Amino acid sequence: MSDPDQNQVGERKRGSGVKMVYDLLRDEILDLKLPPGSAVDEVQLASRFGMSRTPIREALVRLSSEGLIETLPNRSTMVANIDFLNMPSYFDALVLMYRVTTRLAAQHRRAEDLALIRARQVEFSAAVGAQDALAMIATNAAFHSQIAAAGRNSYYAGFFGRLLNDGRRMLRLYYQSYEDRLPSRFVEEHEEIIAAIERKDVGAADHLGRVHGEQIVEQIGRLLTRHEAAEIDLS
Amino acid sequence: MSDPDQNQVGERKRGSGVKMVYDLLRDEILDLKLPPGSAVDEVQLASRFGMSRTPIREALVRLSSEGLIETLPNRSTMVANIDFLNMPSYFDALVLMYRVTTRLAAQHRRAEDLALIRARQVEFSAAVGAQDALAMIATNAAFHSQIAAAGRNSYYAGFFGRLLNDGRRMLRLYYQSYEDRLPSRFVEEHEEIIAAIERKDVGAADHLGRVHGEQIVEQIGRLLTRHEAAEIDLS
DNA sequence: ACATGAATTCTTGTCGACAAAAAAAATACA
DNA sequence: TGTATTTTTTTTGTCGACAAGAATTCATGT
Repeated sequence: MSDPDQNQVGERKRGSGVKMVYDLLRDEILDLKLPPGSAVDEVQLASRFGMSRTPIREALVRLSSEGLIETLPNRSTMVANIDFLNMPSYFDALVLMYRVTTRLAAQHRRAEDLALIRARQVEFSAAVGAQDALAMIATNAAFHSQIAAAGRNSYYAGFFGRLLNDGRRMLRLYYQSYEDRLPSRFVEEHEEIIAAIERKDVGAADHLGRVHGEQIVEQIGRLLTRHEAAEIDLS
Repeated sequence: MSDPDQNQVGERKRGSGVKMVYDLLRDEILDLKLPPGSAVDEVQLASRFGMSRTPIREALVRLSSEGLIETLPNRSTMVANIDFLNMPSYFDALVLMYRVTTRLAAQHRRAEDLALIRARQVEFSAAVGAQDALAMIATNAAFHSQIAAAGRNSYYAGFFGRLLNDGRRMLRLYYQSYEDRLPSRFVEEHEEIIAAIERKDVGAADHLGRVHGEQIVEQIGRLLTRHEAAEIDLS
């Protein structure tokens, strides 16, 4: 019973416990350290973090309303399963949001946005160089979230962020099976996207976002399921 | 101190308290019975519903993670304000989702979907006839949610549902100022949308969804703020 | 009268304990 | 041996109480 993961600390500030538990559990779920379907025990978490069940419970409620854990009434809380049946729907939404956010970024970006986006791209490039799949997935999501932020639409950004989160779990499964190698083409496409946003070329941004999204769908879709995203043509 | 709204009941089933409080508070917030910015007191709610603070707290956490209430750490919880600065962003997203959900409904609808959609339209039409603004807003949202359900994409449906909820509060403000009258044109447009979905005319569905959305944006936007939704042309 | 600081109040955050519901284990019976 | 029923265990849901933080009030000194 020697758990190497000793997270409890002696002194904590008043409202910080929930956020810490929430953030940590969220990361562990999205990185598949907590596999889908695995049980989540409140008292176990309470003792692990050295606090009462109340703040643990609050963190779990938050995760639940984001769909990351599922809770059967009066019985068993578990990490939410990945719904592979809904993957075509997921990819449809993902591609559309790639397009919309990239497009809006080209419209509304300011000078300071470009520096932030480039910083995320540097991190992504580094993760690709290091062949660190977890880091690749996380930094890729951060890159596109940054672009969405430059688009200045919090509704799209929120929805897109949620999609990217869900995607982290699916992508993790995908890249595990491909030996943590990711085509360097993604790095180049990111560069093209940045260039289009910089020169405020809305049409190119839209097109690149679409191609980039369909690229990923194509690779994963070939592996897991057929998709119908290509049929949707908003013209 | 004679509160006419006595909600506490003697016997409740084990897990039902949170859901009841959540549903009721949610409705009261969306119908502006609890005005934006008004304080939300836990112990007051606890005594009102005749239960402890714990389930109240859980309901509030849920509402908080949906953005319906805002909570300052250690101090004051309040009903979330309506962010009028973000309304252009909101309308952009709303119009796009009108298009996408109507379009997908035309693609994927089954026979049984049409009956459900028509049922919502009957309710909407009745609300318009009765000049009941609250009911109009709610049934209109239900109508479009039903269409989104027929589109068979839970990601879009979830996001759209959230947008429609946020819209309920804004629309309420709008219709108050227009004496609870709503153009009967909306009823006719709904009929056209149903017809397009029935004959699986994807292009018409997309177009009608767009026109219908921009219609609403136009009316409200003229009253409250200028919008830039029309600039986005996904062609 | 006014600023400064102490005491009070008010609300939230956390805790430990108990009750209810469901599952698992144990027992009784054919 | 297999099945139905009772008992135990496990985990969640709810409660009342207390502590911490922030705002308000009150007191004190100049």
